[in-house]
Amino acid sequence: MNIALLLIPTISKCFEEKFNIQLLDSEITFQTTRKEFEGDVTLVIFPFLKKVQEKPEVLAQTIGEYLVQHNPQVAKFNVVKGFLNISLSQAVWMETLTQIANDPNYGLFAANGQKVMVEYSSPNTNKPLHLGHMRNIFLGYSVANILKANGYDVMKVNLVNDRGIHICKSMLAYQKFGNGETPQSSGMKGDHLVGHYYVVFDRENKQATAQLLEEYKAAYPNEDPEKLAEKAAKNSPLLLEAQEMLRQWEEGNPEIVQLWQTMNGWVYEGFDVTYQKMGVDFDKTYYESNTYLLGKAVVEEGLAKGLFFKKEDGSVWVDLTADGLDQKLLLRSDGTSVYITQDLGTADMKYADFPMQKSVYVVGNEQDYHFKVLKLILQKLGRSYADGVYHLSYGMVELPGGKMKSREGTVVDADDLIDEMVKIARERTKELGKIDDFESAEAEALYHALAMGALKYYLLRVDPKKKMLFNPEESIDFQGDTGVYIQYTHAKIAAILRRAQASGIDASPAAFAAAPVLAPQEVELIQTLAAYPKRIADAAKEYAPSLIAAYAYELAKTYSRFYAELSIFNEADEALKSLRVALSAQTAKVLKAALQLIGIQAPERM
RNA sequence: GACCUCAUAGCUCAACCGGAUAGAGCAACUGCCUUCUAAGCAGUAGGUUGCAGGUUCGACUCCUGCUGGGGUCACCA
Repeated sequence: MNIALLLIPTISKCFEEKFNIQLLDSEITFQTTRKEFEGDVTLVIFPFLKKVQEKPEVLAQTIGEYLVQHNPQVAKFNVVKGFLNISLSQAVWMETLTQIANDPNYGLFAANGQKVMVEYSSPNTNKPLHLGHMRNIFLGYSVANILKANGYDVMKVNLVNDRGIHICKSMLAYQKFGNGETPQSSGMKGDHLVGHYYVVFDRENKQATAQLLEEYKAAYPNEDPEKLAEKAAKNSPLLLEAQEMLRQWEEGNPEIVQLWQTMNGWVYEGFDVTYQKMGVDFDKTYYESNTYLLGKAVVEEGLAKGLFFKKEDGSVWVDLTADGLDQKLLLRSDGTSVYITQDLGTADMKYADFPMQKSVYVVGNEQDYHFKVLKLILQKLGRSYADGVYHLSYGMVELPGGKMKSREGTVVDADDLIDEMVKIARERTKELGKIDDFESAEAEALYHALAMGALKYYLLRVDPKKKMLFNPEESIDFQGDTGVYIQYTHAKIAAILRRAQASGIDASPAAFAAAPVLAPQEVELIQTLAAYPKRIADAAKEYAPSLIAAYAYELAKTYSRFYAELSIFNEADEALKSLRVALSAQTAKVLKAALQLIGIQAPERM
């Protein structure tokens, strides 16, 4: 039930009758009353003072009195300065709870006929996934869920960067130093094995570069050392070999292509294991090896339309200075494409596959500029989906020492972190000894659910746009504002519901309708439950799973207070007992649904 | 250098897009398990919201300047 809709008509009428003023519905907004004041919702009076020449207290008093007289759902009111605090009648809350209980899909919106594509993960195939990828992946997966809940037809895609100089580096190092080892022979996960050779390349390349630099210094003692270093880096024999390898790959050299397929295959096997552990999936996977030539036709189109221009050397550019951006290269002078060329082509290809109104790209904020440009060009080209392009730009996950760098070994590896979290969950659960009767497979599944709950909540509770800090010294918490706390609250309620069912307690609206005056804890719980649909809508509008995470915590916290302060099974009044069981059932339902939106499981026992 | 972005309790994060006395968790301290799961509940302490101005009934929120982090400005992806 929407509280605002309950009150707006009466307030509009009040303004009409008392002041002869027509207000738009959108001008009347409410906020929930702060808990230090009495009331349920608050109308801020100040914005109306421009239209009504009156003291705020007087106007608030007038509206309050009118509401009590003309709207039976308003029980009473009080005025504090320019704030009108409105208390709704108990019937409103009883009706609200009844509606929630009668709706098995509570919080979900009906299909809206719109399609949206969400691209996330998009890994390189030269190294395993790390904590930064995890933030990306959980964000993308969760946003997809949230959009589905809002009625969108969602397609989740992964665009794998499987080609380029980086993978050639791993391939070259493997060719030189790998001795034909495989994931099987080495016992290493495929993505880690390939990542290992990427590091080997970097190490060897550094050595070779340093050696070359010494030679240069000896040969040109009068040159600026910085310039020589630059030259050495460019001419390092290993790098040149890697570049040559890329050329041969593009020409289709069978030996190179074979190696590329083999090593990428290892990586995909490794990624699949990690994705599965993370509990995420995709509806479709694109590979850059198939898309990297796309986009040239788009460039031709832009030239023909006069949107782009060609320089003397044959390179193609777009001038975005009028939009406050720069000139941007779209095609090299040798006719080959650059990053944005591919992205233009890929955008069209995606639309051909799935004609969507919105297209979400979950990509780090270091690409803010790139996506501004991409969207602008698509708009200039008149693409129907261009306005729906949204770059879900998220901040980096930093370590106390600064940014994570794969090559310097300061990354937090995804597989390692998951294993570590599972280990902690196992130890902690065993200490508590509440599930000693579980089969071992059942117990392991729970440890995993708790580990992922802690991890996902940790990464998703922060506003996506902001950078966040991860301190490996302090393990991710299982207490307080955490995923595990919410899971625990759910498990606690599940126990209540099992007992209620065993005792044959009827928790239907008919059974609790006759409940006497509700306690504040009960009203607060109903209010929190009632806020759920709006939170889902807000989360979609902002592309922010953090709003769902915060809501789930708030609901769990509210229930925990209710649970600690009111007894359920010792309640003498049968209707009240039914009501409390119903409140528990609805809280469990909503908690489970909210957790599902952020990809977290809700255990029945823990 | 130009542009983008961030700065809130000791630490990690909130604050419903301008509303009331800026809230949680962690860490510290104090209570509460012979009654429904204590991975919990209640409480104490902790703040000049980086600094200086401005806008207004009202500013963590908007504007200007400054300081300090991060990022982007490649014929890399």
